[in-house]
Amino acid sequence: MKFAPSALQTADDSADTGTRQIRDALRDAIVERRLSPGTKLSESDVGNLFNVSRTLVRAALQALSYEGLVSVEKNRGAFVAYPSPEEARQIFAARRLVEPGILREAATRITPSQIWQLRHLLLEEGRLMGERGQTARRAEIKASGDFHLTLAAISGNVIMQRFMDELVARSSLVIALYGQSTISSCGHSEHGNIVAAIERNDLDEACRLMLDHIAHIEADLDLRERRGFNLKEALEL
Amino acid sequence: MKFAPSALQTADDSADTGTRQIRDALRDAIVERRLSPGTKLSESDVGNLFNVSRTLVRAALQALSYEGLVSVEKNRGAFVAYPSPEEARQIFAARRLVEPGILREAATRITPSQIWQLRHLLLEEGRLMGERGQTARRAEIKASGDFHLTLAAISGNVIMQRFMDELVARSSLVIALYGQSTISSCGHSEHGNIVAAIERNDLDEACRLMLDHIAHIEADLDLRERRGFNLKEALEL
DNA sequence: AGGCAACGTTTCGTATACAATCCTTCAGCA
DNA sequence: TGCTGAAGGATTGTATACGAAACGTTGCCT
Repeated sequence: MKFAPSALQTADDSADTGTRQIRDALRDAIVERRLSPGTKLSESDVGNLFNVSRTLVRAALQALSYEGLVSVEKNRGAFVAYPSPEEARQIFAARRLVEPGILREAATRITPSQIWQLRHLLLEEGRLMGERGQTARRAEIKASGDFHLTLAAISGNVIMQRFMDELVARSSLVIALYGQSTISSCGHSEHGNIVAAIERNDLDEACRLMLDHIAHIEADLDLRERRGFNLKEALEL
Repeated sequence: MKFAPSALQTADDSADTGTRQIRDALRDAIVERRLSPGTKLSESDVGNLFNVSRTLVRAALQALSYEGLVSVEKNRGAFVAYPSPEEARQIFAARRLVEPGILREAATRITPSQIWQLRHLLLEEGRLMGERGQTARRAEIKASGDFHLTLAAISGNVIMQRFMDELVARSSLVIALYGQSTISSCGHSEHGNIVAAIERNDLDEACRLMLDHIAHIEADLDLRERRGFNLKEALEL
């Protein structure tokens, strides 16, 4: 009798490197908004693009569907997810529900080097905010999400970390769809305030700031029902 | 009549019925402990069992791996997950983090018919507790999980619902592995107390009860590192 | 001219085939 | 006897092939 030694290693299986590569590439493209919601992801096309067979592409798409970034419809194919306003609300409701808890846990476990890491992230974020251009904007989006992800990583809970991965990615999709302010993305200063509160060890204030922060992001959305609920129509206009 | 909170509605896309069937069958078998942690799930064997090709089995195993119920190792195959003590701790930490929030949300949205549904679940749970035998025990574990899942369903947040699906399933695995008390499973009365608190509209008390409840489950575990995989030592005794 | 139906094309769903990797076993040697 | 190493078998990784469903188009009928 032998035991599976897998249990102790990282939660992310990352079984086949081929699939993982495609999955990560597609996810990055979606999160950074290079792929618009509703875009069809044909298995053959993606396969040709990566010079692999449909098998691996299919696995990657299935994985992304599990993360809520693509939606696969039986006998119709896979599309970049097109979250409904209701879905968007639920995503942010979930974030309001979990992020304060993650923040509390992270704050109690944080080390000086990790605080430095957070500050470094903020610096990078601020630098990108100053720049112009699509690339800088994308990098800014990513950095802004990385702040929340790093907090989850610091909390030390792999499960919550994975969950936040999903929530942040889907948030990006929602912002891409419904965000109205051109400045968009998280208010940079709010991140800084949260770090400051953590350093002061003022957890209640940090949580309050986090909730405000999430509320601000959501407040920037225009979540009215667009008749484009049928994504096919929206695309073919 | 039977409630199947895990299989309720549209939240899970799960396009292909073939894969879905295998996935659900395997998941039930794992959660109900008919498949022991560490058991190898050979693609060919499972495929023959279901009379389908490896392709579908592979997809199902991959899906289960995303839920944390199966761990796939490159070039080695898939095994029923064998959660480490650390993983177990993180699972319950995550539940402590999210369940109070879910409970609060559910309590504000709950309808009389849903309260009836919860009470029905409690009755069933109590009935199973009285019975003897492995089957009753398994059904009891399942029913006890269904309580938490139903609460998540009532909260109306599909995302949190899916997350709780995963957490409850993995908890079952952990309890199966590390639970020591023969009575095991959730204290039944605690579920009843929570429902009562909800009916009184005493949310703070309900949350407190929920946290206690989770703590009690975790307290029943023996999470000491058992190094089973150094089998040489075990044999040389 | 417009709508409907049948056909062809494209894409997905599933099975099967081949290649790569790992585990087991058995032979050879110190 | 105990260890090393290579061959064989078994299992997974990936690609390809074939059947089925859906979409677009064309042509006919009203």
